[in-house]
Amino acid sequence: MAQALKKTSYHHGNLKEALVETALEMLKTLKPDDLSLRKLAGQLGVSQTAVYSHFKDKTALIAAIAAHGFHDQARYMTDRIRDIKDPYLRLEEIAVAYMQFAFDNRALFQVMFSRDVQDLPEHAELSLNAGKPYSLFAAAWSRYRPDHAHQMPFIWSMIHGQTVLMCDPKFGPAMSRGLSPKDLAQKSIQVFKG
Amino acid sequence: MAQALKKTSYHHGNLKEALVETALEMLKTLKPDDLSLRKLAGQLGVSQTAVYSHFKDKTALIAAIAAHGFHDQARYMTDRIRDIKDPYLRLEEIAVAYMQFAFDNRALFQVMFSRDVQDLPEHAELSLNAGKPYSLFAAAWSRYRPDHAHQMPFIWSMIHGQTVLMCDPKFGPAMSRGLSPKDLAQKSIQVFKG
DNA sequence: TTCGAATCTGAATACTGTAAACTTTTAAAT
DNA sequence: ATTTAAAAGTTTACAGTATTCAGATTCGAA
Repeated sequence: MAQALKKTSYHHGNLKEALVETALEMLKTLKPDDLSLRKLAGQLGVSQTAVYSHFKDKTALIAAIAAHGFHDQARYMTDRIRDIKDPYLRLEEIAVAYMQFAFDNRALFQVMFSRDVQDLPEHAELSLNAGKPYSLFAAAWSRYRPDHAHQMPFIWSMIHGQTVLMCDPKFGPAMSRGLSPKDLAQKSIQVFKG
Repeated sequence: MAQALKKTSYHHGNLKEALVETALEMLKTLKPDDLSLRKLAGQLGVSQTAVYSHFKDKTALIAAIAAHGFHDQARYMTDRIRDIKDPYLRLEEIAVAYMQFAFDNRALFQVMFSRDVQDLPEHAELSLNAGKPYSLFAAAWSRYRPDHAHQMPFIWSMIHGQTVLMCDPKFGPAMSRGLSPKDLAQKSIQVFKG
């Protein structure tokens, strides 16, 4: 698996993708602040400045990572609701999947909402992907309660807020009170049961 | 006002407090990542390593800044609800104040919930102060709906989530749809009107 | 007044992102 | 097939960062 990432000749072949993939891999064990371009390049057996052949600067790379993260999260959510027909259970699973993904990919999720990529609304791919999870929720909510569309941003804020606080060691314990991400998400949706 | 922060003799006198105060001041114009110990020390006319006489490392200083931020936010909220008797309006103003403070002190608010201070649940002052805004909300909610205490974490998550998304240029515009922080907060609370 | 502790300085270190000049490879045009 | 220009990667270098350590200065209490 790391085979495809290793360098064989002078030219890597697909360094751009490899950089993002490897960064995502490293974020599973490393804290975001400990992910440096040098370590990343070293992991790929490539020079420390090779990144700049594919990305303007570190921020651009982080943006690509975040964009990939949003896409993965949306796909994770889509997979989870595929076979669910009941509108309420579908909505519920949207929330569960969103929280579960964040819980299982804490570092990545933090990067996705970090300051590093916050001031890049013009970044096309990032902006596009960043809207995907919410779009999935919006669709599920419309199917469940088409007459209450105006509540969409608020309940979504609750799910996201719950997720953010759950991932913060300072608030997580007090907030979740021993409950799993799944339980939390289900109870969140339950509040808006109509 | 900057007078009290300037150094006159070899010993500063109250460098520890001055460091935090000045950092808070600089966060009004600077982005969090552009706040370095060097700039901070320079602003106070003190050596670059003087910080280490009062803080273990930069993280400890950031923690103190964040703790101060939580305290200020709680005080801002308290001041705003002081004369409000009606339970609902009181609850509403809690949300408004929370969001307004974040909106007016974006950089500071981001620091308060940043990774820099996330893994410090043992930091006494920070943990204490970080709980203050929620405590104020909890009290207001109890007064409004004592019989629905179990909903507390969820509606609070909504307010915080709304705030976080509002402060993110990627989601803020789509989320607030031109509404002011005050309007957003009021509508958020309105969702839970019983 | 003296002495230890607290506070601040200065020099040095390791690590970071990034720019510039250069080399190697690829791909396309002649 | 040869040439040539662009793309990709390397090497070197630099400024900025947090941090450490040894020493200088000041304060507070004995």
